[in-house]
Amino acid sequence: MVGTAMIKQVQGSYNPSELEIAVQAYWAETDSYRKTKESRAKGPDFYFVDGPPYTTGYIHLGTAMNKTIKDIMVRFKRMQKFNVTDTPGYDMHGLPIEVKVEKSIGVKNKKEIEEYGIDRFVGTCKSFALDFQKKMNKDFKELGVWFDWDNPYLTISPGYIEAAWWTLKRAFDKGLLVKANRVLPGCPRCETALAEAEINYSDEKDPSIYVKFKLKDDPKVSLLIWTTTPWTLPANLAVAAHPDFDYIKVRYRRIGETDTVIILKGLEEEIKGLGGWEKYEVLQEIQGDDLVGMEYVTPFIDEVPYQSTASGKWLHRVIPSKTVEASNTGLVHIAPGHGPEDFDLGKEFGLEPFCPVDEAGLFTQLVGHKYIGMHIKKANPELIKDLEAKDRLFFNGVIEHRFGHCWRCNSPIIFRTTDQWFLRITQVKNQMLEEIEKVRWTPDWAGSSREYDWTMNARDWCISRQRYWGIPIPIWTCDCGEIKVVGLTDELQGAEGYHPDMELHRPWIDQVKLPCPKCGEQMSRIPDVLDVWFDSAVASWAQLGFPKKREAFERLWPAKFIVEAHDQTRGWFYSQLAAGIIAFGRAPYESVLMHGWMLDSHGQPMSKSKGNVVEPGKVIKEYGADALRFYLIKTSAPWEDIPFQMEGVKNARKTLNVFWNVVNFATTYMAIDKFDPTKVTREGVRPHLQQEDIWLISMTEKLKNEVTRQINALELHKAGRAIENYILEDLSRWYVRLIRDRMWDEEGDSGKLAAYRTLYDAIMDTALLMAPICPHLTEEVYRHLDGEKITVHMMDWPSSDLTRVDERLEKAMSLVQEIVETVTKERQLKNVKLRWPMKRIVIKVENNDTLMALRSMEDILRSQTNVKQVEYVSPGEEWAETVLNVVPNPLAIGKVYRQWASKIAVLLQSRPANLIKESMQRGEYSLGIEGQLVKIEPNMVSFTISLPKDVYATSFSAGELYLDFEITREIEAEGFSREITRRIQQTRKEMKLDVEEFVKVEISAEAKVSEFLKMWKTHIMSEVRSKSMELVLEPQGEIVTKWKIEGENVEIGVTSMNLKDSIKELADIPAITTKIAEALVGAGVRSATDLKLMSEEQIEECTNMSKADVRKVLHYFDRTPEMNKTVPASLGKSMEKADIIPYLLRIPRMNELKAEMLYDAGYDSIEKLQNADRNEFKSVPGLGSKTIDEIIKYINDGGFERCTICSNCKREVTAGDLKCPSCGTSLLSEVEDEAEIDSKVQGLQGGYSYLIKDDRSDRSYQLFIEQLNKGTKGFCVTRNYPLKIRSKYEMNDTPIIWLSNVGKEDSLRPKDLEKLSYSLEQFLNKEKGVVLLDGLEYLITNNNFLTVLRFVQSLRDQVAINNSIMLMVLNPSTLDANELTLLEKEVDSAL
RNA sequence: GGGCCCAUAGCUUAGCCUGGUUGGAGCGCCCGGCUGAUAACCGGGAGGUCAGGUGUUCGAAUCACCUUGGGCCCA
Repeated sequence: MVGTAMIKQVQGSYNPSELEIAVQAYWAETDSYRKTKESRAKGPDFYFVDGPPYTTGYIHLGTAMNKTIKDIMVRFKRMQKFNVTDTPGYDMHGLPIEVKVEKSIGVKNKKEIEEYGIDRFVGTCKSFALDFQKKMNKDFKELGVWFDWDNPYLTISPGYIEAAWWTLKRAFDKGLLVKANRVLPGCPRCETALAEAEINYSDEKDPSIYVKFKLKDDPKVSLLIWTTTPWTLPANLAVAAHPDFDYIKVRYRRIGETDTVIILKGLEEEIKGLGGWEKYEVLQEIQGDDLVGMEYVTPFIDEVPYQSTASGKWLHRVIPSKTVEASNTGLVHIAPGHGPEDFDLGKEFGLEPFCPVDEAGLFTQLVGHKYIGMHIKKANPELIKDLEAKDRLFFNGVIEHRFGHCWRCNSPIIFRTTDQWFLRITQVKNQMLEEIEKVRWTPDWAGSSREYDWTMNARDWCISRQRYWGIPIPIWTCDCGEIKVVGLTDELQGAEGYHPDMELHRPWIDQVKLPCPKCGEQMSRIPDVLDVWFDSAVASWAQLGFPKKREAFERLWPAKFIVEAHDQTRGWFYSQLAAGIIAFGRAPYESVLMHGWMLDSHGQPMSKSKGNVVEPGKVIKEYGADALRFYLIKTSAPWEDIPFQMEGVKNARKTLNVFWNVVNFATTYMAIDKFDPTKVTREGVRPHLQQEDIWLISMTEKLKNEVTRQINALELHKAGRAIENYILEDLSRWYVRLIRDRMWDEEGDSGKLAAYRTLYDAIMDTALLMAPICPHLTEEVYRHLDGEKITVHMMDWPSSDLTRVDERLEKAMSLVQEIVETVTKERQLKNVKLRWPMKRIVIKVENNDTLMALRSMEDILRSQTNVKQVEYVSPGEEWAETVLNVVPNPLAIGKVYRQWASKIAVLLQSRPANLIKESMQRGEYSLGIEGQLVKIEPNMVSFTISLPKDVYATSFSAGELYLDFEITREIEAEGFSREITRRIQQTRKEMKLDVEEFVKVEISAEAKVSEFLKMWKTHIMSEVRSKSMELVLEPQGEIVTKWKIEGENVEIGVTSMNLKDSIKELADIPAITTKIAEALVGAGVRSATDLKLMSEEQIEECTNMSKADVRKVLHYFDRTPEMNKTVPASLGKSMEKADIIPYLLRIPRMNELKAEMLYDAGYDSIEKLQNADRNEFKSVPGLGSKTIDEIIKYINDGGFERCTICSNCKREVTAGDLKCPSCGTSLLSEVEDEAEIDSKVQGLQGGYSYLIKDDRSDRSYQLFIEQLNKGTKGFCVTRNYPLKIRSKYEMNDTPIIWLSNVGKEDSLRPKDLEKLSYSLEQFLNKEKGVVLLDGLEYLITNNNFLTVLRFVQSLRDQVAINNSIMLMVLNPSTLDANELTLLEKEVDSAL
C-alpha cells in the first residue's frame, strides 16, 4: 500500500532552546537513539574510542568541541550504515579528585588522610567522581551528543582495573616493568612522585646565590658556584667543571676586603657587578681539565654527619662534565640525590646519591640536628644565613624563573631520589616510532612531527604514586625479594583477605596477602597506586571487558578512529601508544584527529583563575546547541585553536535560522496544497522541471559530494562552510527567490509541483547532510517533511548523483545572477526601486553560447530584475539604438589644414559617423572641401557612443548591458499598483491576518493614482486577497493608514472579512481545494452545512468544478449521485479538462502543457482526437511534428480504446489511468533521452600522444627540441615564463602559449580550455607538427578533472588524425592514483 | 633555549600545497532596498604596510631564511 505523507508547517520562528528540549524529549519518548543503533547492528563495525575526560563535574567549551567532533563522526558513520561503538568514557582516578576531597573534608596532608581513614577518604573520592560523572553526562546530553550514556566505561570499575593489571603484568613478563632508585620530581604537598606529564611550568621566585667552596689546599681561594636551591647544598658531593672551558682565578677587591675565586673566563665582569666590587685582577688562567680532581671543603661539612662519613674517590672534588653551561660561574654544585643529571654524574664517578629530604620536603635526621624536620623552603633563609656566617656567601640575590609545579596543587616540585616503578619506554621507543608512522594522523604533522618528536625524547615512565585514589598497582612483594605481579583477579582466588566481589581499591586490596612461592611467607601489595595517566592508556581494550571477555576485543580492536586535543600528544595519544605496544606490540588506533583548543576571545587559554571561562551551558541557552556545534566546526580547521567569539555562535544561529525560514516557507505552501512527496515523484515532475529546478538539483548534488568528501577527509570546517554557503546563497537567496511566484500558481499546476518536489528534495538532502552537525534542528525539519523513519539519524547518508550536475547551466545561472546584481546596483544608483518595473534591458555578449544560455533564462532575468523586456545584441554587432558620434580633434586637424579646420569639423559632424569609422578602418577617409580632397588621419577624430534617452550602459563579465529607465504611463501605473499592494500587505501583517484570510479595501487617492488603480484593480485584489476594493473619499476600515507615495497622498482602509475558518472548513471536504473553497466563500457559502444544502448545478456554477468532483462532494454528504458512473467515459462526449488530460498523458512525448493546449484548442473528447488529421494537429500551437507523430501513432494503435497491462503487477488498466490502480506504478510513457552523441572519434591513424611523467619538465623540453631539430614545426604550451623558456631551450620562433592568469599577449588563462583547444587544433590541422603541453596539473587544478580529461581526449584525436605528435608533461605526485590511471589510458604511451 | 603550529580589514576568516589579472567572504560600521520566509531578509559603500625584514624569481600574501607576537608541548 502506498502511504500518504503529510507535510506539516513548521513553527514560524526558530527558537532553538525550546526546539532542542522538545526534540530531546521526542528522542527519549521514541527511544530513537537505541533504535537507531539497533538499525545498524548488522552493519560493518566501526570501533571508535572516546578519550575519557577527567571527571571535574562540568564541561568547558573545549570538552564541548571535543564531543561535538566525536558526535559528528559517529552520526556520520552511522548514517553510512556502520555499526559504530560509542561508549563514552570517564577518567576518574587521581590527584585532582583527591585534592578536591581533601579540601572538602578539611585535611592537608597524607598523615591527616590516614588519620581520617583511607577507606572513608577513598569512599568520598568515589562518590565525588560518580557525582561529577553524572553531571557531565547531563551536560553532554544537552549538547545533543548521542553516546551510550547509560553504559559509559569508568576507569574505576573492577573490570577496568583488571585490564590495567593485566597490562602491567604483560609489561612485567616482558621485563618492561622494573623498580629503580632514581632522582624524580615530586610534589611535597601531595607527597608523591610525579611524571613529567604532571608538571606545569610557571614563574617562581627563588633565591639566587653564589657560594664559595673553599679549596682544601688553599682556603683563601674558592670555587664559586651558583644555585637557586640552597637546600640542596647539604647534599653537595662534588663540583662539576667543563673540561674544555677556560677558567680563571680572580681576586676581587673593595675597601677592606678581598676575595679570590675560580670562575669561568669571561664572566669576571658580570660577577664584579654582583657584589659591588671595585676592581679585580686575574691571577691565573686554568684549563678546565686542570681543575678536575681539585679538592674543596663542602659548605655544610660540620652540620651534616654524612659529609664526614661518606667515601668515594671523587668526593668533594671537581669532576668533569660536558653538560656544564658557560653561564653564571661555569662551575656547578653537584648533589646526586637531588638532580637527575647530578644523579647520573654521581653514578659515573662513584658517588652514592645522598638525599636528606623526605617526600613532604622536610629534612630528615640525615641532615643532622641543626636542620632536621625543617621544610626545605623554610630552611633556605637559615642556610643562607649560615653560609654568610661561615664566610661562604659571595652574593645573595633573588631570581624569577620558570620552574616546575605540581599539575594539581601548583606547589613547586622538588627533586629527590626515591624507589619507584618504571615502564621501560626507552626499551620500546623504536617500536613506538615505527607505529607512529603507520597511523593516519590528521593533520599529518600531528604524527610525523609532534608525536614523533615527543616520543623520540621519551624517558622511562614512572608509574607509581604514593597516593590513595587510583588503580592499586598489582605488585605483591615478599621480604625475601620475591615479586609477583597479578594480572587477573582469578590469581587472587583463595588468597587471604580476598573475596570475589570485593572492592579492588585501597585500602581493601591492601588486606589481600599472597603466600610466597619461594619462602612460604606472606607477600604484601606495595602501597603505591598507578599514575592516573596509565588508566586511560588501556581504554581501547579495557572498555571492551578485556581480558575477561575476548569476543568484542577480537572483533573490534584496534580503534578505527580517535580524536583529542593537541595537548594529548604527551597524554592519551602517547600513553595509549606505549600501552598498546607493551600489551599487543602495536598502536591501539588506526586514525587520529588532533583538534585545537578553545581560547578566549583574545586568544588566551580559558582558565578559572583568569576568569575568562565561557560555559557551554550559557551559550546553549542563548543560541542553542546546534548553533554552538555548527560554530565550533565551521569556524576553523579542527586542528586549529579557536578564539571563542559569541558573535560567531550568533552568526551560526542566523544561518540555521535562514534554513529554518526556507523550511517554513516551503512547508507553509506544501501544507496548504497537501503536497505529498510519495505521490509527486521525481520521475513524474521531470518533464516540468524549470531551469532553476535543474540548477538547484545540480548544486545540491555537488554539495552532497563535497560534504561527504570533506567529512571523510576530516576537514569538517570545509563541510560546514559548504553547507552554509549552499543554504544562504543557493537555496535561500536564489532558489527560493526564483520560485516564489510559482508557489502561487494555479493549484495542481505541474510547474508548481516540480518546484515543490525540487525544494522538498533540497531541504531533505540538506537536513541529512546537516544531521550529524545540528542533530536537533534537522530532526525537527525531517519530521515536518514527514520522513519515513522515526528519526533523521536513522536515515542513510545521501549519495550524490554527479550525472545531474550541469556545469553549463550553472555557468549560465551565475551570469544571470551577475546581471541581476548589476541591474539592482544600477537601479540603486539611479534611485529606482525594484518595485517599479523597468522598461527593458539590452544584453550584448561576445559569444553565441552565452547568448543562448541567457536567452534560455530570460524569464528568470525578467522577473528578478523586474524589467518588461529583454533584448539581445548578437555577438559582433552593435546595439542598433546606440549612436556613433564623431568628435573632431581641431588641434590635429588644424596642424595640417589650418584654414579649413573649422569647416572640416563641421563637415565631419554632418556625415554619418559609422561611415567615417568604417572607411577609416578600411583604409582612409577623405572629404571634399572647396574642390580639394582632404584626407582625414586617424588622430584627427575620435568616436563616442551616445545612448538613447534614459538609457545607461554598464558592463558585466560576459559583455555589456544597456538599461532603459524610461518611465512610461504603463510603468507608472504598475509601479503605483505595486506600491499600493505593498501597503495593503503591510497592513494585513499589522492586523496579524492569516495568509488565507480575505479583506475589504477602501482607498482614497488623487485623480492620477485613482486612474492607475482602476487599471490594476483586479490584480491588486488578487494579490492582497481582497473581495472588494472601492475608491472612496474617506476610507473606512479596521485599520486606516495614510501614505505619501512618490509625492501622491493615498489613504487605505483594510477590514478583515473573517472568512478564513469557513475556507478551512470547506477545504476539508474531499475534492474541495483551498481555491474552490475560496470560490465557494466568494459565493456566500460559509460552512459545510451551507454547501450541503446546495444543488449540484449550483455548486458547479460557482466553483467551475468538474462533474466528477462535484459528485465526490455530494458523495461526502452521503447523497446519491444523480448520474451513474460509466467506465470508461463515453468517448464521444465532451469531457472536462481534468478528465481528459490523463488520457492524453498516456501518449508518448506528451506532457501536461501540451495536453492542455490540445484541450484548449477544442479537443475536448476522445472522438474529436480520433477524427483529427495531421494538419489539424499542426495548427495546435506548441505541438511539434514528433509529438504529432506520436499522437497519430497512439490513436492508430487504438491507444484510447485499449486496456493495457501494468508493467509491474500485470493487471489491466484503462487508457485514462496515470497510475496503476492496483500497485501505483506510473503508467506514463518513458521520456526519451536525447540520443547521446558519442564524442569519441574512433581509430587512431598513426599520430601518437605521450604522457611524460616527471617531476621536472627538462626531459620533455629536450624531447620537444629534438623534434624541432628534425625540422618539425612545434607548438609549446607552458606554465613557465615564455621568454625564459625560449632562451633556455633555443626555441627561436616556435609559438609559445603561456598558461597564466596574467592576461598578457600570448598568455592564456588556465580556465580557458576552449581557447587552448582551439589554438592547438588550428596548429595541428595546419602544421601537423609536435605539441608540447607542459602544465597539465595547472589545468587540472583550475578546471575539474573530467573537463581536462575530455580536453586531452579531443587533442589526442586531433593528433591521431593529423599524424602529429603530442608530448604532455605531468608531475605524477600532483594527481591521485586513479586520475593518473585515467589520463594514462587516454594516451598512446606513458613515459 | 628547543620542537610543532599559527599570524591576511575593527573581529572571524578564504586564498598559500601548485607564485601570475584589481587579495575574496561573513560579522560590525555607514547608506539604501524589500515586505505573501518577516522578532526576518536583500543590495551597495567605506575599511588591507597580507605581522616585520631579507632572499629566490621576469613576478611573492603564496617559496626560503631570519625577527617579532600568540598557542601547544618540552627544557
